[in-house]
Formats: sequence, C-alpha cells, structure tokens
Amino acid sequence: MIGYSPAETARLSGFSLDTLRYYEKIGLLSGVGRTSGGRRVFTEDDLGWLGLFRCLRDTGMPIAQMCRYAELAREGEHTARERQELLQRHAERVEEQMALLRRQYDRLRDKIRYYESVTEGVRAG
Amino acid sequence: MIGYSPAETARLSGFSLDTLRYYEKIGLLSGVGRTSGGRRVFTEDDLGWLGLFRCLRDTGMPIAQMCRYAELAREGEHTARERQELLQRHAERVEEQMALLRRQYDRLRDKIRYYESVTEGVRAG
DNA sequence: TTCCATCCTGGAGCGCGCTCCAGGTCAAGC
DNA sequence: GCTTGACCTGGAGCGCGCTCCAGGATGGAA
Repeated sequence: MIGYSPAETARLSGFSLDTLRYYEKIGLLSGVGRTSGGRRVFTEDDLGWLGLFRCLRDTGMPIAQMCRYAELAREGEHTARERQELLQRHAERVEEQMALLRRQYDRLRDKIRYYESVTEGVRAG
Repeated sequence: MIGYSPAETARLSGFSLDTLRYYEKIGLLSGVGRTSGGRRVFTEDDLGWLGLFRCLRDTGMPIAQMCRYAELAREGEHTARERQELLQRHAERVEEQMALLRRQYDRLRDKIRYYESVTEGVRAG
C-alpha cells in the first residue's frame, strides 16, 4: 500500500491542493497520513473517498451533508442503514434535478429552433 | 395589456421580490414600468423574459451571460445570430452537464445497491 | 551542501447570487 | 383622516465552496 503525494492526489482526484486541505480541515477527509516531516500522504482508500465526494458534489450534494455521511461511516457498520437512507434521499433529489434539467433543456432547444427559423429566413431573404 | 404587481410577478415567475429588484438593478431586466407613485408594473413581456431567465438559470447559465443575452436583444434584430450562437454554446454545455449528471447518478445508484445488499444481509442474519 | 520545487499552517479574501435591513412612501379599505 | 400592508431605495451582509497569501519547513537532485 504505497501512498500518494498531495500533487499526485490532486491530479488523480481532480480536486485542487487547496481543496484537499480544505476537505481535511472541515473533517470531510480524516486520518490522512503524514511523513515524518509533516507532509500529507494519501492512500488508495483516501482516493476512494475522494471519488465518492466527486460523485456527490457533481450531483449537487452540499458539503455539510457529505460531512454527515463521512461522520456516519467513521462511526462504524451500525450506521449503514442511515447512510443508505441519506444516499437514497439524495438520489431522489438528483432525479428531480435531472427531470428539471431535461425540461429546461427542451425549452432551450425550442428557443434555438426559433432562432434557426429566423436566421434561415434572413438567409433566404 | 394589463400589468402585474411585484407580488403577483414574484408568484408567477417564482423569483422573490428581492431577486426581481436585483435583476432590474444589474440591468438584466430593463424598462420595467412604474405607476405614478413609483411602484413597478410588470408586463406579459417581462414575464416572458423572466421565464427565459428561469430556464437559463435552471440550466446553470451565469448571470453575466444572461445580461449579455438581454443586452444583445435590446440592440435589435441584427444581433439574432449572435444570440442564437450564445444559446447554442450554452445548450452544448447543458448536454455535457446532463451526461455528467447521469454518469454520477449511476455511480450513486451502484453505491445504494451495495448498501441494499448489505442491509438485506443484516435482515437475513 | 546547496538549491529549489513542493509542501506546510493559519487566516484572510473572493465570486456568485441573492437576501436582508433601515427608513421612508404609497394607496386601498374602514 | 387613519390604518395597514405592500412597496420603494441604497447599501450592507450572507452562505457556499473554495482560493489565495505570507512566511516558513522539507526533501530529492546536482
């Protein structure tokens, strides 16, 4: 189990160095290893967490909720159900978000189609 | 062509009173009518704009870009092509956003499915 | 041994999109 | 005429999620 430097971790996770430090500061990421000199060493496991955070963030979960999830995970196996429910509720919100996005995308396409008809009219005229 | 009070407009558009005032202040909404006493009177046309802004905002367009669009529209018909291109580029970004959202939603569902298998194990045990 | 890129900490600052507030005006109903 | 609630303005403040900075330590290569 080799470790990853902060720079490598930033590259692999897509989060900036500052964001990695920030996530640790607020307790989202915890137990990050250090060298004797005090530099962070990220593990494969940390990368797994970061992957999850990216997923949750990309789907619009607020950081406070990610913290809650991480905290539950740290408490142990007996919180599995609560974590599942948290993700389930989030998934439902994501579904609504996707439906809204699609509706509004369709409106947008309509608007663009209108412009296409206008500019073709200009070409034809 | 009757007008709408600020409160009515807020209700119909889904934007708060403060947001309506803010949109006018930054020049997103312009030429909003007034009563002799200085109170805003919104028209059907204003509501149309607000509907568009909701669409663009829900699909993640930054306000600065909406301002640009509104400004172009005010300049007249000769900016139609530029407006179309602006919307077209936005639509492409929305498509990417939808694709990302779907990918991450699928990951999320996987995670939940994992939890379902775990908690069913608990039930069975 | 020296260099210099990488990293450290604590804390301030930022960009966005509102949201709230104070202090005052307006107008419809009694 | 008076009350009351909706509305006005200018400007400050906020919540989120980072992002940047100063000033200093680290550590691998030449």
